[in-house]
Amino acid sequence: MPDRIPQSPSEKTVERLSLYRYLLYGILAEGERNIFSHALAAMAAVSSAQVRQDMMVLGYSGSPNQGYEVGKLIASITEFLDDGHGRNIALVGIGNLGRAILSNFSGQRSRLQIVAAFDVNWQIVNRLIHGCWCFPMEKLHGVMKEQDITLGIVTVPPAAAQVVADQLCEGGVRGILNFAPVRLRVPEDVYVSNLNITVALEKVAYFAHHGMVRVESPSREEAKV
Amino acid sequence: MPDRIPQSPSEKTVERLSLYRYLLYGILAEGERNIFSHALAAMAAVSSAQVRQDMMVLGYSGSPNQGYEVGKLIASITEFLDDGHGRNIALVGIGNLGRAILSNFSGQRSRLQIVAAFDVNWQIVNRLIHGCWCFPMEKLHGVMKEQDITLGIVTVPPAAAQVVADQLCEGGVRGILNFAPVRLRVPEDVYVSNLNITVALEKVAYFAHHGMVRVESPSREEAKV
DNA sequence: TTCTGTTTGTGAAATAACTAACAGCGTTAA
DNA sequence: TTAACGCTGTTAGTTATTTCACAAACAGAA
Ligand SMILES: NC(=O)c1ccc[n+]([C@@H]2O[C@H](COP(=O)([O-])OP(=O)(O)OC[C@H]3O[C@@H](n4cnc5c(N)ncnc54)[C@H](O)[C@@H]3O)[C@@H](O)[C@H]2O)c1
Ligand SMILES: NC(=O)c1ccc[n+]([C@@H]2O[C@H](COP(=O)([O-])OP(=O)(O)OC[C@H]3O[C@@H](n4cnc5c(N)ncnc54)[C@H](O)[C@@H]3O)[C@@H](O)[C@H]2O)c1
Repeated sequence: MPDRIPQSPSEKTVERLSLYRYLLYGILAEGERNIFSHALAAMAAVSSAQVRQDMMVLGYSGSPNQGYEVGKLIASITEFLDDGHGRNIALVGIGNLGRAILSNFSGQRSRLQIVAAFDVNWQIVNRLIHGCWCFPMEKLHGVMKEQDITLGIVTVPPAAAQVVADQLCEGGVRGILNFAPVRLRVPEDVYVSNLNITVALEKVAYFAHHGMVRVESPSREEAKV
Repeated sequence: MPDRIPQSPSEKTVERLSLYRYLLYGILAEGERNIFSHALAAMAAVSSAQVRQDMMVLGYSGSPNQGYEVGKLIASITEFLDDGHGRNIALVGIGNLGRAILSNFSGQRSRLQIVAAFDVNWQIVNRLIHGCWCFPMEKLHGVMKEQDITLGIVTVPPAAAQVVADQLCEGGVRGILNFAPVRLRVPEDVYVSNLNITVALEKVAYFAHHGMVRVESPSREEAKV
């Protein structure tokens, strides 16, 4: 029996699904009940074929005539992305960037919530910042266990990033979002994603001034939006 | 005559070159004069073949015996990425994230420099933040001309992002780094790159808890580092 | 000198990601 | 009732990106 291969989705697919969900909440807020692949595609700046292809990993099917039911689609993406589970996050490094991130993810009622922040600087800790309690690093392990923290965000200077990553891993973290321009060495089963703002800026600078091989055909369907 | 096709490099290649350069500065600071592709590869978390392939877009060749000369390589990447030009940047939206970015790129002596920041909030503007002067939005066009600003960073709330992008484009910007979770509509010749922190975090959450098709072979060369 | 080790540069092979194309199917309009 | 339409699911095809593999190059040892 040729069993269905599990076919775990690519990183890009997961990124797009996350984006679709965000966009769909906007649609829903505007009172729309249904949406077609090409409309969602236009908002996400991808092709409609891409949207439909991405949907294949979800169990949910749209109707050829009504398109996708926005509410159902959000539910499907949510079930796919986080199984209905919420995840608790620790942020380490309450500097400029750390604080900015706290301001966005701390108060949120979302599935992904920063429940504790940590820093070595004693002048910063033991108080609430953007609604998130800040602990000294000594408390990291204990708080992670107490709060069932499984994800970490690293916003410390590059020199401290590896040490912090080690501590997070020891605390049982399963994934890390790293803003320090350093390649973190972690156990095999810990997932790391790096977000390098400097690199992003240099990329913009390059293509802004050297031009790009532009998408030759605006591909009718995107153009008409 | 089979002329050399221009073959503009992919976005990924540019990103990696930027990263290589960053890493190479670190190498240089440690006093190393030369480096092999596999060592650089390990630091950048890519394969050595990838490194060598990326180097092909530069004019510079390493020596089979000594590897790459760090100083020369930095110079080559710099010439390739920015032609020796510095670029002046405007940041719009001096909120939590905007301030964090100012703290990193404002004081810097780098080729990429944030020379002015803008906001609609009158309580914020007309003062120095992290060494960068903050102007009211009304001054945007004038300051952009005066300071020869060609790049913009957008850190305003999603609802304001398109308006801000329009203003930047009218001011003559060539590229935009956008942190708002919105697809910006800009003229054909303006390059836009989006950095969506929420999406990045959700990707980490997904792969942390659902696992990934791990790179099956650590490919000897990476493993031995 | 000659042999040995290793590394680079590079085209070819292999993967991965995206796009095109179309069968199938409700819905609507006669 | 039937035909026409527009959209989805899906597979096949295309393009982009990465890895492989190996000739050529060079330093050092003998
Ligand atoms: N702010 C940006 O725009 C930006 C851009 C690119 C990269 N980054 C990177 O993001 C990271 C944070 O940037 P930032 O601007 O917030 O820096 P920052 O200096 O403002 O903050 C760093 C914080 O980390 C804390 N810290 C230092 N060592 C620590 C340790 N061992 N354990 C716990 N906490 C520790 C410090 O006390 C400080 O509060 C850096 O790695 C930086 O390179 C930031
Ligand atoms: N901080 C984060 O971690 C984070 C994460 C994900 C996304 N983002 C996005 O980044 C952007 C900025 O986030 P933030 O946390 O800094 O928000 P913020 O509310 O702290 O700052 C927004 C700033 O933009 C200014 N502003 C509003 N409208 C403007 C206009 N028309 N022209 C000029 N300035 C204007 C406001 O006065 C304010 O100073 C938002 O789009 C947010 O969705 C931030």
